Amino acid sequence: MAEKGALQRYLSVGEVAKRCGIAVSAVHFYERKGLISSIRTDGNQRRFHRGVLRKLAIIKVAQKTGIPLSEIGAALDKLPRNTVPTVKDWEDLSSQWRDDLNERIDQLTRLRDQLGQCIGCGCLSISACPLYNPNDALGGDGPGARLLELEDE
Amino acid sequence: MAEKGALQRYLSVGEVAKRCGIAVSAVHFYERKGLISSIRTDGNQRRFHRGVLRKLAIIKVAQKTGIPLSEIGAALDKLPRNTVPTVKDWEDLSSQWRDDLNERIDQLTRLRDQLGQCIGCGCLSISACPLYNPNDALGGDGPGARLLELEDE
DNA sequence: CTAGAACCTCAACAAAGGTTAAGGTCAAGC
DNA sequence: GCTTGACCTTAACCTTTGTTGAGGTTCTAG
Repeated sequence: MAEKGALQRYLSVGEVAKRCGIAVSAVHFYERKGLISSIRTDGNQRRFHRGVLRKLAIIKVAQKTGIPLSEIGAALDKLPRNTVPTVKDWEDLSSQWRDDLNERIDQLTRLRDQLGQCIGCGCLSISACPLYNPNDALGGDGPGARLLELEDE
Repeated sequence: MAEKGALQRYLSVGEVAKRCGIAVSAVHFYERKGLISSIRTDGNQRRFHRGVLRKLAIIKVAQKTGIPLSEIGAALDKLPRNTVPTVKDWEDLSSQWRDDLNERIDQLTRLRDQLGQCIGCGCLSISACPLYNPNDALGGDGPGARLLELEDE
């Protein structure tokens, strides 16, 4: 733990995992999926450039917003390779993801408000209940009617 | 389509599926998972009580809030069996789920705001960045440090 | 009565996001 | 120079939420 100073330019998979608070298997997984990359030592062990830490941080943040790994990977692919992502890169990504986040927050908020309106009104039995037909559910590709058609009670 | 009147007390799986806007296979699935139940005809076909429609409506709403089926099932289990869920039942469920929703909305909102704060600040390389340690991430059961410990750049 | 639509079961597959195990190698401290 | 912990690969497994298909039965309309 005392002699890492000068040559600490590359990180082993275990170090990366510990620093990011994720499992080694997850690091392997992300590499298999092409989200991150590494070089190998003579002994075939992975060595990661420090930039991978920032990428993993980005991955974790994006996952919390609900963005699937495939999409995260696509976004990371657009970053200049072989360098640590710059602040500008991060800006671009995060502003895009912020839009996604806002949209999801809006959706959940709408849902919550509709839930509130329906409490006590018994409207779950009425076909006009907004919860049966929230703004996004009647997209237009489904087969015919989407609404529940309860006609009694 | 014209002679359903009097005996329309039970619904076939296809009717249920169509009315709820879900696939027959999904209805089967929910039954296998114990979320709904049915009786059988002499010919071994499912017949559903009308109450299943309200249950399925509840399931769909709850799923949109991000609640897993297992939890929805547990909540439904607490409802009085063999009847259509009452307005009171629905009130209880929806107010609980509204709390869940609020919590998730709060989380996403915090995340979004932190994302905003971090844009342009480059703090993804600084261990004090709130995105590295959002309110809920340092729960206390993980192995040691959770923060990224980037000490350079 | 018969054809076709709707139903039945059971098993396999899917995709996302990983984890676990088996069997073997590498590297670092004593 | 040996032991031990970290690492390697491949493959299988896991959970969730269903869908698809095969092979067979039932129901309903004409």
